[in-house]
Amino acid sequence: MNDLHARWAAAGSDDDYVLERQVGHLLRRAHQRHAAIFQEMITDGQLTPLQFAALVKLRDLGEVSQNQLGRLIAMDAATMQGVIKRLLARGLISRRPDPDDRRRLILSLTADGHKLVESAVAAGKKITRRTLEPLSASEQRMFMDYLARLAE
Amino acid sequence: MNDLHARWAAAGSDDDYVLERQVGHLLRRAHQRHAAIFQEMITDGQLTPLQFAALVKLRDLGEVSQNQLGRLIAMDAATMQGVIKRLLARGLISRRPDPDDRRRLILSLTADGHKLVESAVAAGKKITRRTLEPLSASEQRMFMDYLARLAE
DNA sequence: GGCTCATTGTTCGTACACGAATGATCGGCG
DNA sequence: CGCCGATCATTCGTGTACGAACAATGAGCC
Repeated sequence: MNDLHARWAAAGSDDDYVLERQVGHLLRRAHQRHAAIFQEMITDGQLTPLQFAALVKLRDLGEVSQNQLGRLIAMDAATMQGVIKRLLARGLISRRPDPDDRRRLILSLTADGHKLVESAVAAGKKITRRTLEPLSASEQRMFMDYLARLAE
Repeated sequence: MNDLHARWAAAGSDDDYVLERQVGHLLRRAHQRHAAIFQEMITDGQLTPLQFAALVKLRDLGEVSQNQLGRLIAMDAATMQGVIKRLLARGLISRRPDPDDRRRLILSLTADGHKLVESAVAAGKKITRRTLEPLSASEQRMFMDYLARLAE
């Protein structure tokens, strides 16, 4: 398996760009695996990771405008449209105009939204645990530290 | 409110599920940052990370069928359709039926494809380096080890 | 008050991502 | 040989992701 290293040691050519060893590829696959675990363990089968993130942030803040919320969860304003639309359609959030700034639409959780977040957060903790399961406790701490620094 | 609150109060730890500390969110943001670096540094402005991955794998293997290639780069067969279609449209790959298995379509790089991969791989190395830049050399090694284990 | 510039929400177009279904083909087993 | 389950490519539907353009509104400046 690792006689590859010996082969490159002498050559040093551009053959040493192995896709499986690139951060981008591994980040993508780790993200895929997490998404699969999320889908398997989330209580509500309809809820996606992004929708969940939006609900959690809304629970923490109470009321925010769409763009504000989007920035907080690293979501493009255009992408927000779809997420907001689906959460509204399911009655998990409500939207009202801001009297102080007529450009803004203020979002907040509905009673159903509150109920769903609480049960989803419990699942969320298990999802995080299971995603990190392949690492030991100390490795998990280091990994999370490194990952946070790579996430800007 | 419930037993969980009591436990947190006693432990004095954070009772809340903080989005910014969840692996899923950080993986997503790290992936976003990498994608931004990729787009900024890739020589060919049209090329996406997935298209690049497909070209690199094709360069390494010479000839493969669509589904085979998809499995190797962790891409759904349905997603492959779009990627293949765009690479074909740009003349970077060619597709021919497998004489031994009439279900299969065999993919391979064109001359243009070969040319593009070589220059893109050079950029790819820089992209990997810059993505990992916030970490020290030894941290990078540990991070890549951990990440590979989380990516299955 | 007008002027400029930034912000907000929206739409459009392109590109992943994947579940589910479909038709063609292959392989194995009797 | 005929049947059956697996595989291959394809399509459809839904949901991120983001650049680009847009109209309406707000804020700072003179």
